[in-house]
Amino acid sequence: MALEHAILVSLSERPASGFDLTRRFDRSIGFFWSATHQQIYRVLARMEADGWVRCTPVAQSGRPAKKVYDVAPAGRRELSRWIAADTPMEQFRSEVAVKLRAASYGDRAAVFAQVEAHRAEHATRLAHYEQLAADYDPAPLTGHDLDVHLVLRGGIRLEQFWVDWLTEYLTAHTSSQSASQGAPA
Amino acid sequence: MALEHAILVSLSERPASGFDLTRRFDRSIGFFWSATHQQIYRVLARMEADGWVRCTPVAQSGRPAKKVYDVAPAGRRELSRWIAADTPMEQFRSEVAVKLRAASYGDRAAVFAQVEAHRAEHATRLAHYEQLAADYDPAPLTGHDLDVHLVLRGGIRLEQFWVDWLTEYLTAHTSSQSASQGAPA
DNA sequence: AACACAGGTGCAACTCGTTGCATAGGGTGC
DNA sequence: GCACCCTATGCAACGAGTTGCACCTGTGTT
Repeated sequence: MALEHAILVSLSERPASGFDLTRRFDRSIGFFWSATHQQIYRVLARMEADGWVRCTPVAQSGRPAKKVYDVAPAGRRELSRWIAADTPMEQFRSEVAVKLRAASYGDRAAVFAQVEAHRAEHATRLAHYEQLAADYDPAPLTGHDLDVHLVLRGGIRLEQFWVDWLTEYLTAHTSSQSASQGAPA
Repeated sequence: MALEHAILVSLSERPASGFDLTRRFDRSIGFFWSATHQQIYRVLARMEADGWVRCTPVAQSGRPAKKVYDVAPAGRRELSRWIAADTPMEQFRSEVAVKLRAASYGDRAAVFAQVEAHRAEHATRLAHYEQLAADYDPAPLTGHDLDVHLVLRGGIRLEQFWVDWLTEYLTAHTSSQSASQGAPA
């Protein structure tokens, strides 16, 4: 039940509409928590009913009106309660990883192609995140700015993990293949 | 919908009961795919109804009888179809990561304690996986054995990612704290 | 005028996954 | 004899998350 809290964090940084939040969850926060707009709208409604957030309709020129949410006192209390509460260890899940193990029960060449594609995608993300990190103020960061930067560092490390692992996979299979087929002179 | 396929992989390696599968999902396969026994029993029943697996009741001395499943031809076909199909990019999710970003809206010391605890847990898992890897046959692996080993390598890399990142987090905040409070001479 | 497109919000139906509970035989400890 | 744990399977209810669709406003295009 962390979507509520991810939204509270995002709204604490700056008030936003459901639509804004959806875009934020496609970026920064979204490194480690994703959500569709449906889920966000539904959860926002529940949070408003619970008094965690307040809603202000905002008319826009040349655009449909939007509903801007900000964190209510009860929401701040809940956020700080959650922050202090134990975080359970969570299970990482990856369909690709299962497929790596499954390769010998199907078309191994197809698995290689998928691994290549995933590696390329992770490499792209890695480059993107590194660009973001390079744009940072070089001054020593503190407080919330430092937190945001360190989460970005996590995103970079995670993409690096993927690139390295998938590369190891492809390399290991390439050399085992040439070994078992007899390496050409 | 990858649990079916994870089960097919596991049953392809060796037939098993729901209970056996549950234990396997707490280990090896479980590095990258977890499941409770409830989910496994439910999915096994559906897979049997779909003709993907076959069930053989096996009486045991001094223990309740179990139902051993193995992969049926339709299951093998489905598995190889899935292996060749595109694997969508998936979103990584982590509540701790959200909490790192949230720290400035609550008790930062409590977050540090949780980060320490998570880092210790990941370090323990890392040591465990490295032990498993060290027990491997040193001969050059090929085929499915190589796949299994490479997935274990992924588990090791992932735990290493966590340990490194959480260490970076703690280190960065420790030095920013002493910097902003004036480092002792 | 008709249409596509972007911002903006939302319902309904579904699948996936978790939690709590139920059952039942056998072994172990007090 | 009784409580308790381990193997082994399963139901019921709920919450989390996805997918498909609907609707409305305004702008730009043809």
